[in-house]
Amino acid sequence: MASTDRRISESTIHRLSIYYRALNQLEKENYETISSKELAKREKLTPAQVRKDLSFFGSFGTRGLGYPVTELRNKIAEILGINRTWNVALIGVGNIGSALVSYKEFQKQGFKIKKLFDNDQRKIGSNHKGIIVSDIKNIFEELTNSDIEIVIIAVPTATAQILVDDVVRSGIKAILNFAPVNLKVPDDVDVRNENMAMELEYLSFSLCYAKGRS
Amino acid sequence: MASTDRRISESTIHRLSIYYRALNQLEKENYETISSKELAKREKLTPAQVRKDLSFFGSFGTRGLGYPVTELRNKIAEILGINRTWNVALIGVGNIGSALVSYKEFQKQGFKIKKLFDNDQRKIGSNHKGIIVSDIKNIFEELTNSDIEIVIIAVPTATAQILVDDVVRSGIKAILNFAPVNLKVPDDVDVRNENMAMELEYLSFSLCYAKGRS
DNA sequence: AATTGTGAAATTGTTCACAGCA
DNA sequence: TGCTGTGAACAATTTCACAATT
Repeated sequence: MASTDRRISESTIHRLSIYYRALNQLEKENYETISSKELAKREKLTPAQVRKDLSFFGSFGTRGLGYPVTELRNKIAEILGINRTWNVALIGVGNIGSALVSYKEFQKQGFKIKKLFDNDQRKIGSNHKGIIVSDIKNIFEELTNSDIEIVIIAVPTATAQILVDDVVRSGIKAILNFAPVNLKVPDDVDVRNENMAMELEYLSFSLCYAKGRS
Repeated sequence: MASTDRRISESTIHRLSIYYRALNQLEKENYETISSKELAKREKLTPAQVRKDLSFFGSFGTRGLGYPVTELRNKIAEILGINRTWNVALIGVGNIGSALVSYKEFQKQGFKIKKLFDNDQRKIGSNHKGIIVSDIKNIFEELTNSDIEIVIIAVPTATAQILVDDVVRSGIKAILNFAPVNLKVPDDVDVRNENMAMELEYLSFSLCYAKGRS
């Protein structure tokens, strides 16, 4: 029986996301089963790691044969909780925010952006992909007792913390933060940071380091 | 003397990015020195971790006092290689791509987007923030022997691999990939993946898991 | 007195290697 | 035979704890 009794590491969860996408692709390519070896090869991981990651949640494979592609895909969707719809509010309809409203990958995986907020008078009241932009002042009222479960923050650094306090007060427990700042929230609220400059900085480091050593 | 003789872990580099941003903030708040304890508290890390991370590159602090904010900030910029300008090309001027062209954080840290590519005839030749969009067909010609050092890929999954082959042929060694697919590149090319759905999936998992246990 | 810098210990994460099963 | 599932071995990372320094 699948069980999350053990503490599952962050990296395992991230790899589940990777498996999920790989399995979708394999399904398109009409694979019916896939071995840990082949799956690992595709995603530059090791077979043992694939098997160990999956074994935390149950035994989904058949010895001698491999894993059934569609079934495993569905199982992982269930583990990640993406076999359902999540209602999302997005705060900040600027460059990044606007891009996210139209981001196909979110929609495909059941993340539905249902409310938009901004503090710019020119944007408030306007229509983005069928959603009317609300005033940022109404965050608390609009989120309290609403069906929104996840909030995405895409505002400048300086504004982010003040907003987040309202978001937390409204009872939201999951926040995806695009502002390059560490938001202060209570322990029972989960904040994940998406910092796009960070990976560029990593590349910058790699390039310097490679140059220094070659 | 700072030296990268040891193999530095990915997490250490990512934390350097975090320290860098924190130190910028501290500078704004007119701090002259900061202890590992205080810095750790701000970024929800441990003091020992801050000290160990920094110690890989040298000794930048003063016992009894802490670290000099501006000096350490500059030192980290040097380690990460962001004390200079990097010339960047961006492929795919769609939702995400357009947002990145205007993304302040990149500019601030010296990542200058200098070339744009797209395959949409309506976009080719148009002007985005002063840059004319080139045809994706000319990637190889335009990148070979150019001053571009990093390429950002922001095209749909299906197109990404074909493009990347041209990018690699042109001699580029560093790629930031926004397409949710594992790109195949030679060992000497560094690809970093930025998958924005992944962190949402993590939140989804957390929400489910928390619910199951509470 | 306060805080760094760092070996050593503890913990966490990954890989090995093989028993068990189709 | 081929491949999973997993405990044990190994490797990497984090934390501890304290000598060294201002």
